[in-house]
Amino acid sequence: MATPKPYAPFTVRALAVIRSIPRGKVATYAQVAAVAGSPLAARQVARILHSLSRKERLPWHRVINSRGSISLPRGAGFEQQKAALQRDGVKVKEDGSVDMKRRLWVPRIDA
DNA sequence: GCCATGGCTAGTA
DNA sequence: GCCATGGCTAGTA
Repeated sequence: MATPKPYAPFTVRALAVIRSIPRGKVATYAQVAAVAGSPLAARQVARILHSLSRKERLPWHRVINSRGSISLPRGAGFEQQKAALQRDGVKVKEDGSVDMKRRLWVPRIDA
């Protein structure tokens, strides 16, 4: 309990990216991976969300798949994610999809 | 529906 | 090994 092992670089960057998704917007796993510097590491983002969401208090519900819908299975997080998104003001259809035209996060590219 | 892809946590010994 | 992905093809209608 003395030395919490520091997260690896990609993990640190991904955490920052996830935290920067604004309320009312959603991002895809691939998008988070790309902004964090590894465009092909979408799967790793899933891993990070799976294992670190609780501990790091992440806005995990704002990350969805590239088809524009919730990836978690019904009965295994789907409902929670849907509810959390709705609390953000995001409408989620019965099939778990959201209006990407309106809701997809467009990251700021500053300097 | 298949399969290539990437970076590494959590939990135990 | 694990993972809450992604994207592309074959094979149908």
